[in-house]
Amino acid sequence: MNDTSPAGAPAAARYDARSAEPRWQAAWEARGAFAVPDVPPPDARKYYVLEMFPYPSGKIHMGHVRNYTLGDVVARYKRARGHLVLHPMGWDAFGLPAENAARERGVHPAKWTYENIAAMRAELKRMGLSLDWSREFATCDPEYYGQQQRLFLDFWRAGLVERKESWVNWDPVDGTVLANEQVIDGRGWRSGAPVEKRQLSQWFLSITKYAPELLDALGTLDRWPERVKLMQANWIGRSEGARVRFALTEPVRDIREVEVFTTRPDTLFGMSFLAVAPEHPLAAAVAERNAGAAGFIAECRRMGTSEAAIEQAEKRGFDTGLRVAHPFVEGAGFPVWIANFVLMEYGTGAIFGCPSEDQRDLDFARKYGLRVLPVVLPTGADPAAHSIGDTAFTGDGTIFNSGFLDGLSTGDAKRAAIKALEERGAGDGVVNWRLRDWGVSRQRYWGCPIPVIHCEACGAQPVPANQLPVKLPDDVDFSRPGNPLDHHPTWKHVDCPSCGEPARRETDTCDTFVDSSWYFARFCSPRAAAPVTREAVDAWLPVDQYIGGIEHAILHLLYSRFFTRAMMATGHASVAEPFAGLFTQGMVTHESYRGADGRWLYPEEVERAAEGGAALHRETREPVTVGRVEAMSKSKRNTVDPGAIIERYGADTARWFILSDNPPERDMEWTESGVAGAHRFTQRLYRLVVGAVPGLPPPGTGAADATGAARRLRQAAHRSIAAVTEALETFAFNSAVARIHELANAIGDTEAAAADRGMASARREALEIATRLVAPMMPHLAEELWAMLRPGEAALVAELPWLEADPALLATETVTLAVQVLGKLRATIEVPAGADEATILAQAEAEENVRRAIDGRPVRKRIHVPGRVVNFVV
RNA sequence: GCCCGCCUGAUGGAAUGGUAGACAUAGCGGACUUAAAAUCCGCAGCCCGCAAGGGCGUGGGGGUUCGAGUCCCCCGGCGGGCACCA
Repeated sequence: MNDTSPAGAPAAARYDARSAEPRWQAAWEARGAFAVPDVPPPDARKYYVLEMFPYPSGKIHMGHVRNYTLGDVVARYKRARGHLVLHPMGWDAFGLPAENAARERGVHPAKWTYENIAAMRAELKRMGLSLDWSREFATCDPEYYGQQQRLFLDFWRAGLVERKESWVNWDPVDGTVLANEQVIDGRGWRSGAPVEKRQLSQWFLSITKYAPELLDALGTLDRWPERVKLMQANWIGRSEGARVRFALTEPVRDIREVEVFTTRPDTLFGMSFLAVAPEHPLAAAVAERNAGAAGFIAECRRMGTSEAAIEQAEKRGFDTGLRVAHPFVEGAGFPVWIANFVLMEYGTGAIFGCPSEDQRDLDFARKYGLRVLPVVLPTGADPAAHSIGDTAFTGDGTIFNSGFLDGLSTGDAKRAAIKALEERGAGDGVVNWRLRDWGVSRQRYWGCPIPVIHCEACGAQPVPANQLPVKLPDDVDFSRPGNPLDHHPTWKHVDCPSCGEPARRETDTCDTFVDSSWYFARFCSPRAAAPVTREAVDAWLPVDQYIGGIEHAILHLLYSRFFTRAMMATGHASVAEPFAGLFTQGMVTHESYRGADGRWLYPEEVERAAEGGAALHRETREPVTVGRVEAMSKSKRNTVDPGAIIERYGADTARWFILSDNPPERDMEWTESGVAGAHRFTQRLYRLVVGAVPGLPPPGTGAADATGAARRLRQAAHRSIAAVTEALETFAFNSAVARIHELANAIGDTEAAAADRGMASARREALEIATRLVAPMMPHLAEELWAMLRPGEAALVAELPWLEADPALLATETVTLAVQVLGKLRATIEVPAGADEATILAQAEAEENVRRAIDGRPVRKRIHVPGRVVNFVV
């Protein structure tokens, strides 16, 4: 910014964040203001604040700035409230982008990652976060992932690790396993080749063993957003239903029956077909002798493994020609289809289709001309007239067309059907879970090696503890496709720890979600020679306030909840729930711009006359099309570099704008005018203090007996303490900002009367209050102001306790009541705080406007809500 | 497709079921200045009216209530997640 002071003006006329911020950061660091011990002293009230650690992509982005600002406000506030605050930072450093960089630019993933970390650490430090940097680590440090390997082996011994087959996206041209995001419209992102599903033997963590507990314990998480708990509950997906066995009329190979899971056994009589997933063993058996089936299955394989892609694809099926018997209907045979919308991972991988009461089944039946027999009659409907068109009836009602179930409610019919199935040996009532075990194997280099050795004779063997960590080899070749660990010349060749014969190292590495499933525990004792130090995790866990993006609402948080339980089962922790409080922030968005040639433009390339006004290219002066406001992304170039913002305005301005713009759980829009406005406020506060200091009395004198305007200023200041405190407690940071604006306005209004003695004392008090209320949000500015208000004082604002409002100054003498007639506002009245109801009602009814609205009609009811409203019903 | 959210002036938003629009941004008018920036003061939901006042108004439609931005139902738009992006 080119806001140079006019020549001759005192240098202090403007706040220079660029020189002040590093100065205060150095002061905090010199005093070790934010460092805490691994094991807090027994009398300490601990508080663990954690923000989701960043992936080291190279530069911090506004989402990080928002996340870490929110956490820092909480950390600084809780520290002021007398807590010993653990507030660490680290790096989620394994993952695909490092490998992509290696393949595209020939940089080693480790070099790329550690250089990115160094750059991002420097940027974070400039934000003035109250972090204990001595605890920093990266998940790609062998000290970290080595401990993770110990955990993995402990879990294995505890029966929480399994080896199973599962499906992956395979790029047949690149010869590589693809992540879902690398599959675009069913093709590999680099090769463009149609993707195939392939079955691999992989490592799984047995999260399903904890499914009931993970579901039930959601009820104890009272400081989690309801929607996150709902999403997790749906994801875990407990459902009660029946497993039904359908006998094939003639066996295929050795398969004699098909087992189906259904939540709607009440609709069994409405069945018109049975469908199995393309990966179902029956489908494979049919394909052996039926080329059409084999072709259909091959087509389904090209859909990839993403559930979204599968469910959005057009529903298609293949009639196998097989038939199954119905458990309740003598002699009826129903066709068996292979269908692309049946998921092998859910239930038994097979369904029975009742088109009348299920929309997907109905769409399928209409497409292939299968029977649609209604079996649930909506309450009050005429059985003769009820028919199904294009919409299935999925609600409750009375069963009909269903033999022995006729006349029962859907609920009773479910129970009756299950009972009948059990009697006939054709099925059972069961509880089914949607949650699947966690496949952690990745066929990639840049991850934590899974510490296993495969031996022909002994099978899979754990790597002995004295050989941990299993380190990644440095000399890897990214010029070939596939997993560099797999085609490394020597790395995988080891001797079996059990029999000593030549064996093969596991070349799969861990899903990076494993790395982030226990980092919060590691932060408690980051240099421990074991995964954790028990005294440290027992003292610090759970995290009291966890803050991060809503995009992690399910997977990361659920995996962490599972991991903590697994750590408890293996003696590494004493709590089951890692995060007592959770706050999910919204994204940072920005307008997007396109130039005349259709290319995306960066915000700094665009000049706007005014908000909503015409936009021009800063250099070419060509018109610019202003696009939608959307999440900042490199591809749309609608990003703002936090480094540049901090360089220009200072960290406090960026922090203040981020906090002031909107509620933190919502998406915020980054606007240039908004930052400029935030920056103006930093200058305004500074000016208020600089201007006032020469006329202020010494600290702590004469405010108590203030009267008139001075007392009103004191009331405003103390009400600000109460309001800002309340706002900080509830994450209403934008409201806290508004209240501080109001206080600054109130102080500004008293400038003319500053010479008055009582007022001068009140102004000192109000300025000190404003300074300390602003401190969690703009910590550097607060220190600067405090140093001017209290020169020579030893303590920094960062070390001061939080303020308490004087209750005497919070009380109000009169209240304003809204007076309504039939719910419409007609007047407001001013009444003394303790006035009795009869007086208030009389005063309200006497109001000119109220009398006119009542218009002589009899008043049927008088409603008085104390302190709020009076309503006359006529 | 399925699960979960969100929608209030020009803009971001405020509002224990009780005065809708606090606070801020942009805008307009004024003061200061040779001028600009900065700063300070004032105006401001929409419509009718000189005013007093009245009508309408929180994505659309319906409902519950003395009273609905807030609770319920339906619809629309936008966003997050869908198990190998992190």
